[in-house]
Amino acid sequence: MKAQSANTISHSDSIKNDFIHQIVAEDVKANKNEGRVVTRFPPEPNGYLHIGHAKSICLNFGIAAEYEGGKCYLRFDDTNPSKEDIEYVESIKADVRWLGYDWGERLRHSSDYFDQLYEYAIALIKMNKAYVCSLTTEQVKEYRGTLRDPGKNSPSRERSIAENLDLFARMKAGEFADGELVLRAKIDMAAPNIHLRDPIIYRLKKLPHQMTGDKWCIYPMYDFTHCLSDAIEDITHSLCTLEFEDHRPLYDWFLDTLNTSCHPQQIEFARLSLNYTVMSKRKLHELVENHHVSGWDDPRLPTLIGMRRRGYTPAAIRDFCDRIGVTKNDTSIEMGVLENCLRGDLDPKTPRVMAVLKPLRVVIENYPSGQVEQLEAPYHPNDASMGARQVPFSRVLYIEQDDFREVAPKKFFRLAPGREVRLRYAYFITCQAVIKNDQDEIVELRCTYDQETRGGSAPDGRKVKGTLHWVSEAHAITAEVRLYDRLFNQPHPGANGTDFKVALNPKSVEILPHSQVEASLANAKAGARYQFERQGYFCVDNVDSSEGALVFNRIVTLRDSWAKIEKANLGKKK
RNA sequence: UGGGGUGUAGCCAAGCGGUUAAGGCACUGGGUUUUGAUCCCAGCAUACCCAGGUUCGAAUCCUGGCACCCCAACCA
Repeated sequence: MKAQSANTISHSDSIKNDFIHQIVAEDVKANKNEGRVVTRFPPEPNGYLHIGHAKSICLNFGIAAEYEGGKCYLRFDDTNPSKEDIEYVESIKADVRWLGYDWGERLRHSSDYFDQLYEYAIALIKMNKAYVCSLTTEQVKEYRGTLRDPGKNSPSRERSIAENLDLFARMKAGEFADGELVLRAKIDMAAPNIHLRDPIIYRLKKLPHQMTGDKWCIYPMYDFTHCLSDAIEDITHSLCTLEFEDHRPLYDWFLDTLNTSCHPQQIEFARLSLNYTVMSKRKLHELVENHHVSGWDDPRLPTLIGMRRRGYTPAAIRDFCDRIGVTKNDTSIEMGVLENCLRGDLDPKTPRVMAVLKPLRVVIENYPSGQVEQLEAPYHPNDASMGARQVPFSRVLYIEQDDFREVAPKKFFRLAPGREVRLRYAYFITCQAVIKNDQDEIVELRCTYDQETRGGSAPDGRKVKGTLHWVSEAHAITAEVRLYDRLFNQPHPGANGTDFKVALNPKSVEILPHSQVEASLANAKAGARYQFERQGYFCVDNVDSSEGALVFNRIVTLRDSWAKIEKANLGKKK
């Protein structure tokens, strides 16, 4: 059953019961807000979205979708033109859409409300709850006190309402230089919560804004803007991350003091953190700007645009967000969870093909030269409806270098001198000889095949332990394959005060320019996903791949129990 | 005694005074398998940060500790 419209994801089939869902459900049941559910996803357009944002997107859009008439706004929190850019606005919209969510008519910008916000500020001044402060930046800091010690009142605190009104109007009119004056809420300089010590609500910034152009030279601060924007949109539940918990009293103070008709409930949850990567905007910016990665869409990055390029699916990311849950616990999720979601989504619907990543030449000595057979190979072993294709078999093939060992270790089921294995959907072959070059490197295998085993099974019932993937040399296509691994080799890059960049994994990408893929891939389209049998899931790169010069990104490997055994063996030897 | 939070398995996470303390990932065994994949089956906390207390009964309530996270941008 799929109650899923073209652009909206249904969450009806998985009942979520985290504490936020519980609060919303109780509110609706109690008919709070007349039973409405209105949320918002409020990114600042100063960077690209990452998987941490996906958690918030899934939560906010997801909850709204669970209720009849539920709504979720996409609101750009664009109050700081010195950091924001239209480039980010477009990418954020694309990412939210890609994830599968639709904001319909509910695209907003905080800057849409600048006029109303200005009026609210004036109202505050008139109530004697805000004042224009002449302190310098340094003085503001000094007067604020410390975590332990209370602050002290600004000399500007006792300015008359009339003077404040006049000064604020002149700030707006551009009569002062940046930094000269600020508008502050008049709360309590001795408050134990630092955010309540007369927070700045407007500052001067003679900077054009991507939406409002030159109209303003004063811009409202987050705390003032956010709660009022929520109220203007009639948001019922304002979901944000834990670090804003301390801001909640301020959030409530503005709405209570201004007596807005709507007073949303701010609820905080823990942000996502994932092992072996970084999520902070500052760190991501640094990686991109200093070229530690190729750009915001580098497939190793946890950015949505990077994951999309890597081949990750929106469904897998949504599933991941469902599985990790929503709590206030400070946690870090293992990469394995994400990888498992990917495999789970990809396995049933991804066609299987054969590709030899690191080729080793194999000559079938008893196979007639010039002969070519077309062998049928299904696209999915458990789903015949996906069809099949013909793969050409001939005298000279490639197999994976890893699939041959001159001296086979314990439990190694693959090819070795004198050993027989199956070539998938083809024949049993036996290794007869190993050819080496002057450097003693293996360059070719000479094998024989058993004609009776066509298709891959022996009429006499004999078994082989290993099945290898292969391609025909004459028919295969050379392609570039990019093997991605975790970007960092420490679970928490930058932990205990170290520079997070020292944890960068030098082997986070391995480029194989001469992989050999089966001929059926000739027309593979950008973004198409395949399982390379026994290797993993791969996606045609949507930036660098072209017809005739295919580039594949590894999305995720298959589970590999042999790798585990081998690793355990290595451990024993040491 | 600045303020605000959080502590259930290796990683997440249910639990809301009476349960054999859900489930997922990971891990360990076993079965199926022409992918060492998938799938299936089984195992995996006498135990809930610690110490007291209340109660017939506590992961859930109370008291006191301890550990960790966040807050002193004219950032969001």
